Amino acid sequence: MPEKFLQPYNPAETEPRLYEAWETSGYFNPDTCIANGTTPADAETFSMVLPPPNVTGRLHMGHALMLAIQDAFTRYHRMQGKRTLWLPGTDHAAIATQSVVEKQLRKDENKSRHDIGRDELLKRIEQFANESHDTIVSQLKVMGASVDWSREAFTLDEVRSRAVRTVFKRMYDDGLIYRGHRIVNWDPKGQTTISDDEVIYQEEKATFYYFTYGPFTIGTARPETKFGDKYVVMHPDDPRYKEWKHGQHIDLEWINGPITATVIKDTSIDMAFGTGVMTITPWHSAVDFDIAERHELDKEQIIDEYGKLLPIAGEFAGVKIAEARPKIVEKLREKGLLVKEEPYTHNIATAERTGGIIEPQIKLQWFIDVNREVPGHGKSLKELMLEPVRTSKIRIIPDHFEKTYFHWIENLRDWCISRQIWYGHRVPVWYRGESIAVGQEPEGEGWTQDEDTLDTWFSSGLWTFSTLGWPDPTNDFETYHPTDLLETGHDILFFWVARMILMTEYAVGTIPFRAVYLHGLVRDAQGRKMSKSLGNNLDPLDVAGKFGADAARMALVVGNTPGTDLRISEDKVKGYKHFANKLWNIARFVLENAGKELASEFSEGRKTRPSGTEPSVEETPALVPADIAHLNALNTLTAEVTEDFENYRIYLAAEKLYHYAWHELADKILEESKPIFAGDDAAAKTSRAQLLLLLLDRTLRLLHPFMPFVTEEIWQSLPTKDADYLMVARWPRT
RNA sequence: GCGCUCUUAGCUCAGUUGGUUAGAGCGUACGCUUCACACGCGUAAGGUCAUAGGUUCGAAUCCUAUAGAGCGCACCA
Repeated sequence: MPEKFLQPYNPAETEPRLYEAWETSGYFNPDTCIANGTTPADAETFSMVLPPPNVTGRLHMGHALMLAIQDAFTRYHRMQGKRTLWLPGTDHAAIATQSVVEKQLRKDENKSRHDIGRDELLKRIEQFANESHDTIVSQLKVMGASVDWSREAFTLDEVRSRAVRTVFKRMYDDGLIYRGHRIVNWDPKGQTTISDDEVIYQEEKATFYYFTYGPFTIGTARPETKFGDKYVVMHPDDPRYKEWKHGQHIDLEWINGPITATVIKDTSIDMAFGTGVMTITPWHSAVDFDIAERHELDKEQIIDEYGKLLPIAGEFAGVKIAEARPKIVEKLREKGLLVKEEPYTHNIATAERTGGIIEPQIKLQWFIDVNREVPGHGKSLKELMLEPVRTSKIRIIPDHFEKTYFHWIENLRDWCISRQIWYGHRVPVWYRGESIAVGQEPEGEGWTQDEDTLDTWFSSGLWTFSTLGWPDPTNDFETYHPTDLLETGHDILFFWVARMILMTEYAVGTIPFRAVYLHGLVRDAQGRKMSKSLGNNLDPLDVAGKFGADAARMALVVGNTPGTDLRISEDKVKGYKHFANKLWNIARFVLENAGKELASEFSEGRKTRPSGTEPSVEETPALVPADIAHLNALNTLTAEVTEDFENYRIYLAAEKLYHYAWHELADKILEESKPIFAGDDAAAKTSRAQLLLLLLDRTLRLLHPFMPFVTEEIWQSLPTKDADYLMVARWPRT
């Protein structure tokens, strides 16, 4: 027995050493596995992309969770002998990254991005992104992620940029990408548009005002937008207003004097809400915009990009919304036009990244049309997104998220893809006078590129195939696409998963992945979200340093049902550190007792077995019936655990293995072995020694996907070792 | 408003296609320096599976309703 077993298991010493050894072995790269015969060249593939972490800083517990789950699947399939690729990378995360650097700039130098200019800002962002990248890579290694570093990608590198330009051009040529004046979510704080999915609604208590508007009473929560309102809208079937005709003009007194209003009848009006009459502000409301479009009404901007009123507001021009509102109400009251005020609760739209209050604006932006028929497909992008999930070509786990997915698509509107920020893929469009060029800069003088950048999800939407070298017809693309599994948080089902399906169905004509495994949110022991302000963040590096990455991984995986939030505390992780030590001591016992019994047999008898195969029962000396029963019991468990992996129930597999190792192997089998080894029945001793080695070997194999380090470290000392690393040893068969 | 989920031991959660006496971890109580491990071992207590009804030979599991908790989407001017 190696002397190391005399000390308690020491993850801090073991883990970095083993990761380095694995990395040096090259086995993270499937090509190496084929080159040295570990994996047959014609083996079935298993491929998965790592959801690229944002280069905005450090990894958090949610990342640790995704790594634990994904590495478990990857190691399981690798041990199954598959040609296994887990492809890593990072995401430039345009808005998120730029806003971190901008905040820092403001704090350190009290400067805005306009003070230092586009080039200088980009330089600083790139530096920050590089630092974050390095931190993230080292954290991935600490967690034991068996990713193929030779294929690492970045959403903003050259290969990925080419994929972005290619898809953009194709979509433009197909009429699916268009530029137009449409109502968008404008973030006055970030000075950019954002997509519908980046809007966070927050409840706000406000006042609802009723004003006299000619013969009508209108209600509004936003009096400051009402300056330009010259259309008064009601439902065509509303009996209260049936004497008013569509298109009829009415002269009335309004905020800044007399105006002429036009009556519009539209069925979108809710007769039961307020007075059933409203005036519209098409420039600053999506609903109003739609009404205006339907009836071809004028649209006028009231509020500027900084949230200040424009000259149309007369005396209020240049005043911020929050200041202007009470003053405007006061003026209307003085004019006798205020009917009443009511307390009112509604949701205000805020920007996910900056917290700015969204002001809808009409802007000239780039959009992806989700309803237009895709040439050659006879279907819209919406339908292309629905179909593979509806027909189960893509399986979502847990499956009830399919309903959420469908519901989202039904409500989906055109996707605004242009952003007024500097970091990211620049919109690949060039202008010269009336001419426009798409995809790449044309020859000749005088072309200027569009100032905007693309929504970061445009490039991450291509991730499963851009990482494999598309649009070139690479071997990797041929071999590994579609990928087998996408594992990610359920909170980005729409942001990312849906967009990958859209982009892949469109650009490649296939599904991006066969299954989507959605994990939940990691919460603290009290069930609260982990956040900086609460100070309840657990740093995965701290936790792994204190208890070992194996322990952290187990704590994140055991009992963690997909789609459900997970509570975690240091105590929980500590429990699995104890488990790692338990395995260590099981090994010590087995090697001490069984090793002695079988000293010569293993070292001599097994050298002829081909590498990567497990000793079969037939090769072993005859086991006594009691020992055969133990072996059969583990066979049953092996079958169950394998089945669990195949059906994405790794949370059960991990729990069963924990229970088996501790309460069956250690508590029962080891205990009953003591009198056997102390006795003088030679056949029973040999049989039991043989059995214990087999059980330990197999238990380590089964646990390896969850606790790669401690299992590898023990396995290296086993006489049953039949490959250079457990990582590429064979999964037990029954 | 539309949609989804949850309610099981003191706590956190499993429970796969409906099938013996409903499980685990943590915690609790009591006892153990037992020669693998005190990062340990043994024993024990603890559940009308939210409530009401239904389907079934059989329900924690399927259906309906009610109550409570949470989440997503949309949004009202």
